[in-house]
Amino acid sequence: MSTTEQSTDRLGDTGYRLTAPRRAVLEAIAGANRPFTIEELSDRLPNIGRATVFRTIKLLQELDIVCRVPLEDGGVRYERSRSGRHHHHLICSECGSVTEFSDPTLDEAIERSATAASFELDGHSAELYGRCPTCQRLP
Amino acid sequence: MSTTEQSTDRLGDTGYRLTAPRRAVLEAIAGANRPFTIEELSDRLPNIGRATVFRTIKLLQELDIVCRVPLEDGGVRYERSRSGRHHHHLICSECGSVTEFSDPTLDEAIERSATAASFELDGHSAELYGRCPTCQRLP
DNA sequence: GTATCAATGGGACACAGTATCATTCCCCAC
DNA sequence: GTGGGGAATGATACTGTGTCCCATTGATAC
Repeated sequence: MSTTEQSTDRLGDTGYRLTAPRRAVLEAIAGANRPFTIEELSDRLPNIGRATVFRTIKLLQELDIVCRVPLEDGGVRYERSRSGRHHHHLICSECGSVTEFSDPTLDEAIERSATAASFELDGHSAELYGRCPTCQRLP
Repeated sequence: MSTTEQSTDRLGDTGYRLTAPRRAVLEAIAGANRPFTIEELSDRLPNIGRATVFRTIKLLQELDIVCRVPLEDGGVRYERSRSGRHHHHLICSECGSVTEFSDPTLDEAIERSATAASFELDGHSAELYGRCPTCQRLP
């Protein structure tokens, strides 16, 4: 089963309607080979309203099908979530690639920090910026 | 010596000019008792151009006098940095308060995650969202 | 097949931030 | 203290990102 099929199933299972625009967005996302902006996505889907693309991406974020990637400069890109679960990002400032990773020790350290400050944690984000292995091999 | 004086010294020491608009922004920031948006700051400084407020905040971020606080909903606020050094944020989703904290174990966990992925780290961000001790005591 | 109501499209709008450029004014040299 | 050079400013236009509104469409349950 393709990732697009998995995602349409996920939409249907959660009570959302399977409309043509949503299918088109899912297909475009599956075809993207790097993190994208909404404008880029919208340009690839000229027959779909811009507002619908925004709405769909927001929905897919809630379903953990897509994740929001905050960049170092304050910009934002989106990417299909590979794991579909909580994770963090390694963001290459040279080629812009984004790698998901999960690290229980990192999550534990975050929980300990919250506890130490008597803070009731209900979410967190962590982004790591630098150079990916591929770019390190270049001059 | 006041925090405003410390900051003007920091500006002067780094070769930036001590202009009236910059002093005004520094004073407004010193007087803010909670994280602010640029619009709020700009409204409090009607005689200072909006572009200048943006430019000054950007400069103060570089000097670690002000820090950018990304919110859970994608919004952004700014706050005077208490420590003037690298730190993370505890952001209360109820009252909007922001608490700085430093935690070497958290930074180490982040470095280990990067190393494990053969990633050359040069920066990171970590934001913790939840309820501050004060809001926990309310119903 | 049909009714219902979620979803859509498209434009206006809101907010965050940058670019441009003529004018101002800080700071250093003298 | 004065004058010149260049950094900083202010006004405005512009870009990017995202939301709101509302008349129309269409997926799903019956």
